Amino acid sequence: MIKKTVLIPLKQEFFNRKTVTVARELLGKILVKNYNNSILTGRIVETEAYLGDSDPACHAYGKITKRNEVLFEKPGTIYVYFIYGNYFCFNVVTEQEGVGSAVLIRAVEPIQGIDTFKKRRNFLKDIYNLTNGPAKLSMAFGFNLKDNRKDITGGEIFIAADSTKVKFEIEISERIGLNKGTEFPYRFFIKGNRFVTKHKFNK
DNA sequence: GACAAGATTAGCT
DNA sequence: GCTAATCTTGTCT
Repeated sequence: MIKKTVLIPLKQEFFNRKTVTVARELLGKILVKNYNNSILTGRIVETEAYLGDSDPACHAYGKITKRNEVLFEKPGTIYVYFIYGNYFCFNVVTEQEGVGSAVLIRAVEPIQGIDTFKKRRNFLKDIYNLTNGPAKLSMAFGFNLKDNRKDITGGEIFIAADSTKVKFEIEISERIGLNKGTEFPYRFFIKGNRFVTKHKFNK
Protein backbone atom coordinates (compact mmCIF):
# COMPACT_ATOMS: atom_id res chain seq x y z
CA MET A 1 0.00 0.00 0.00
CA ILE A 2 2.92 2.31 0.64
CA LYS A 3 4.80 2.88 -2.56
CA LYS A 4 8.51 3.09 -2.33
CA THR A 5 9.39 6.57 -3.40
CA VAL A 6 12.63 8.37 -3.89
CA LEU A 7 12.94 11.08 -1.30
CA ILE A 8 15.08 14.01 -2.31
CA PRO A 9 15.60 16.76 0.26
CA LEU A 10 14.36 20.21 -0.64
CA LYS A 11 17.24 22.58 -1.13
CA GLN A 12 17.99 25.75 0.71
CA GLU A 13 16.55 27.84 -2.12
CA PHE A 14 13.13 26.44 -1.37
CA PHE A 15 13.22 28.01 2.08
CA ASN A 16 14.93 31.19 0.95
CA ARG A 17 11.67 32.80 -0.11
CA LYS A 18 8.82 34.64 1.48
CA THR A 19 7.70 32.82 4.62
CA VAL A 20 4.06 32.79 3.55
CA THR A 21 5.00 31.25 0.22
CA VAL A 22 7.11 28.57 1.85
CA ALA A 23 4.35 27.78 4.35
CA ARG A 24 1.84 27.29 1.57
CA GLU A 25 4.13 25.21 -0.59
CA LEU A 26 5.19 22.97 2.26
CA LEU A 27 1.70 21.49 2.26
CA GLY A 28 1.76 18.04 0.71
CA LYS A 29 5.52 17.74 1.16
CA ILE A 30 7.04 14.80 3.02
CA LEU A 31 8.70 15.24 6.39
CA VAL A 32 11.42 12.61 6.79
CA LYS A 33 13.50 11.41 9.71
CA ASN A 34 16.04 8.62 9.55
CA TYR A 35 15.87 6.83 12.83
CA ASN A 36 18.14 3.93 13.80
CA ASN A 37 18.16 2.37 10.34
CA SER A 38 14.43 2.84 10.02
CA ILE A 39 12.67 5.75 8.43
CA LEU A 40 9.82 7.90 9.60
CA THR A 41 7.83 9.90 7.11
CA GLY A 42 4.69 11.98 7.13
CA ARG A 43 2.88 14.25 4.72
CA ILE A 44 2.66 17.84 5.86
CA VAL A 45 -0.97 18.88 6.00
CA GLU A 46 -0.88 22.00 8.15
CA THR A 47 1.57 24.88 8.60
CA GLU A 48 1.73 28.36 10.02
CA ALA A 49 3.91 31.28 8.96
CA TYR A 50 5.70 33.42 11.53
CA LEU A 51 7.18 36.66 10.28
CA GLY A 52 9.87 38.16 12.43
CA ASP A 53 9.79 41.91 12.08
CA SER A 54 6.11 42.63 11.63
CA ASP A 55 4.61 39.81 13.63
CA PRO A 56 3.98 40.23 17.37
CA ALA A 57 3.30 36.52 17.73
CA CYS A 58 6.67 35.46 16.37
CA HIS A 59 9.39 34.45 18.76
CA ALA A 60 11.75 36.68 16.81
CA TYR A 61 9.61 39.79 17.29
CA GLY A 62 11.46 42.43 19.22
CA LYS A 63 15.06 41.62 19.86
CA ILE A 64 17.36 38.71 19.34
CA THR A 65 17.92 36.48 22.34
CA LYS A 66 19.70 33.23 22.85
CA ARG A 67 16.43 31.41 22.48
CA ASN A 68 15.26 32.88 19.20
CA GLU A 69 18.56 33.53 17.48
CA VAL A 70 18.12 30.33 15.49
CA LEU A 71 15.27 32.06 13.67
CA PHE A 72 17.80 34.45 12.18
CA GLU A 73 20.00 31.71 10.82
CA LYS A 74 20.16 30.67 7.19
CA PRO A 75 17.00 29.28 5.55
CA GLY A 76 16.44 25.58 6.05
CA THR A 77 17.65 25.58 9.64
CA ILE A 78 15.54 23.58 12.08
CA TYR A 79 14.15 25.50 15.02
CA VAL A 80 12.78 23.34 17.82
CA TYR A 81 11.56 24.94 20.99
CA PHE A 82 10.18 23.71 24.25
CA ILE A 83 6.76 24.87 25.39
CA TYR A 84 4.42 24.38 28.33
CA GLY A 85 6.84 22.21 30.22
CA ASN A 86 6.30 19.06 28.24
CA TYR A 87 6.08 19.77 24.58
CA PHE A 88 8.15 20.61 21.53
CA CYS A 89 7.25 22.52 18.41
CA PHE A 90 9.04 22.00 15.12
CA ASN A 91 9.83 24.93 12.83
CA VAL A 92 11.87 25.53 9.72
CA VAL A 93 13.67 28.83 9.29
CA THR A 94 12.81 30.75 6.12
CA GLU A 95 14.01 33.76 4.15
CA GLN A 96 17.54 35.02 4.03
CA GLU A 97 19.97 34.92 6.90
CA GLY A 98 19.33 37.71 9.37
CA VAL A 99 15.56 37.67 8.92
CA GLY A 100 13.83 36.14 11.94
CA SER A 101 11.07 34.19 10.28
CA ALA A 102 10.01 30.56 10.20
CA VAL A 103 7.28 28.12 9.33
CA LEU A 104 5.72 26.06 12.09
CA ILE A 105 4.77 22.53 11.10
CA ARG A 106 1.48 21.97 12.89
CA ALA A 107 0.32 18.62 11.56
CA VAL A 108 1.37 15.75 9.32
CA GLU A 109 -0.28 12.65 7.95
CA PRO A 110 1.66 9.52 9.01
CA ILE A 111 3.06 7.49 6.11
CA GLN A 112 5.93 5.33 7.32
CA GLY A 113 6.82 4.34 10.86
CA ILE A 114 3.29 4.37 12.21
CA ASP A 115 4.15 1.66 14.74
CA THR A 116 6.91 3.88 16.07
CA PHE A 117 4.57 6.84 16.18
CA LYS A 118 2.04 4.85 18.16
CA LYS A 119 4.66 3.58 20.57
CA ARG A 120 5.91 7.08 21.25
CA ARG A 121 2.37 8.32 21.67
CA ASN A 122 1.65 5.87 24.47
CA PHE A 123 0.24 3.18 22.15
CA LEU A 124 -2.53 5.39 20.97
CA LYS A 125 -4.73 3.51 18.51
CA ASP A 126 -6.42 6.33 16.69
CA ILE A 127 -4.06 7.24 13.87
CA TYR A 128 -5.98 10.44 13.22
CA ASN A 129 -4.79 11.57 16.63
CA LEU A 130 -1.12 10.64 16.26
CA THR A 131 0.35 13.71 14.64
CA ASN A 132 -2.42 16.29 14.39
CA GLY A 133 -0.72 18.95 16.47
CA PRO A 134 2.70 20.56 16.68
CA ALA A 135 3.65 18.89 19.93
CA LYS A 136 2.10 15.58 18.94
CA LEU A 137 4.06 15.26 15.75
CA SER A 138 7.24 16.25 17.55
CA MET A 139 6.64 13.48 20.07
CA ALA A 140 5.88 10.98 17.33
CA PHE A 141 8.97 11.87 15.31
CA GLY A 142 11.08 12.22 18.43
CA PHE A 143 12.11 15.81 17.87
CA ASN A 144 13.75 17.53 20.80
CA LEU A 145 16.21 20.28 21.60
CA LYS A 146 19.06 18.23 20.19
CA ASP A 147 17.54 18.80 16.77
CA ASN A 148 17.50 22.55 17.25
CA ARG A 149 19.82 24.36 14.83
CA LYS A 150 20.28 21.38 12.56
CA ASP A 151 20.27 21.76 8.79
CA ILE A 152 17.11 20.39 7.19
CA THR A 153 18.50 20.32 3.66
CA GLY A 154 20.89 17.46 4.28
CA GLY A 155 20.92 15.28 7.36
CA GLU A 156 18.85 12.75 9.19
CA ILE A 157 15.89 15.13 9.11
CA PHE A 158 14.71 16.68 5.88
CA ILE A 159 11.67 17.57 3.82
CA ALA A 160 11.10 15.98 0.41
CA ALA A 161 8.80 16.76 -2.47
CA ASP A 162 5.80 14.53 -2.87
CA SER A 163 6.44 12.32 -5.87
CA THR A 164 2.87 11.03 -5.90
CA LYS A 165 1.62 14.49 -6.80
CA VAL A 166 -1.68 14.10 -5.05
CA LYS A 167 -3.95 17.02 -5.74
CA PHE A 168 -5.47 18.92 -2.88
CA GLU A 169 -7.09 22.24 -2.09
CA ILE A 170 -5.42 24.67 0.23
CA GLU A 171 -7.42 26.40 2.89
CA ILE A 172 -6.29 29.51 4.74
CA SER A 173 -7.32 30.69 8.19
CA GLU A 174 -6.23 32.70 11.16
CA ARG A 175 -3.55 31.21 13.33
CA ILE A 176 -4.21 29.17 16.41
CA GLY A 177 -3.41 29.42 20.08
CA LEU A 178 -1.96 32.91 20.05
CA ASN A 179 -2.69 35.93 22.15
CA LYS A 180 -1.22 38.40 19.71
CA GLY A 181 -1.18 38.62 15.98
CA THR A 182 -4.07 36.22 15.55
CA GLU A 183 -5.56 38.51 12.95
CA PHE A 184 -3.08 37.46 10.31
CA PRO A 185 -4.30 34.71 7.95
CA TYR A 186 -1.04 32.81 8.07
CA ARG A 187 -2.30 29.32 8.71
CA PHE A 188 -2.43 26.94 5.77
CA PHE A 189 -3.89 23.46 5.67
CA ILE A 190 -5.15 20.87 3.24
CA LYS A 191 -8.87 21.12 2.84
CA GLY A 192 -10.79 18.11 4.08
CA ASN A 193 -7.73 16.29 5.42
CA ARG A 194 -8.54 14.36 8.57
CA PHE A 195 -5.07 14.78 10.00
CA VAL A 196 -5.35 18.55 10.35
CA THR A 197 -5.72 19.72 13.93
CA LYS A 198 -9.26 19.75 15.11
CA HIS A 199 -10.00 23.27 16.11
CA LYS A 200 -12.61 25.97 16.08
CA PHE A 201 -11.37 27.34 12.78
CA ASN A 202 -11.66 23.92 11.26
CA LYS A 203 -15.33 23.25 11.88
C1' DG B 1 18.46 34.19 42.47
C1' DA B 2 13.34 34.35 41.84
C1' DC B 3 9.16 34.65 39.24
C1' DA B 4 5.70 34.80 35.62
C1' DA B 5 4.23 33.38 31.13
C1' DG B 6 3.81 30.43 27.14
C1' DA B 7 2.79 28.97 19.11
C1' DT B 8 -0.17 22.63 24.12
C1' DT B 9 -2.01 18.26 25.38
C1' DA B 10 -4.23 14.68 28.19
C1' DG B 11 -7.58 13.40 31.09
C1' DC B 12 -11.58 13.86 33.54
C1' DT B 13 -16.56 15.57 33.88
C1' DG C 1 -15.90 21.62 27.71
C1' DC C 2 -12.66 22.62 31.32
C1' DT C 3 -8.43 22.31 33.99
C1' DA C 4 -4.07 20.59 35.58
C1' DA C 5 0.54 19.28 34.34
C1' DT C 6 5.08 20.83 33.46
C1' DC C 7 9.87 23.51 32.66
C1' DT C 8 12.54 26.61 29.71
C1' DT C 9 13.27 31.26 28.74
C1' DG C 10 13.24 36.11 29.57
C1' DT C 11 12.90 39.78 32.75
C1' DC C 12 13.36 41.84 36.97
C1' DT C 13 15.60 42.40 41.62
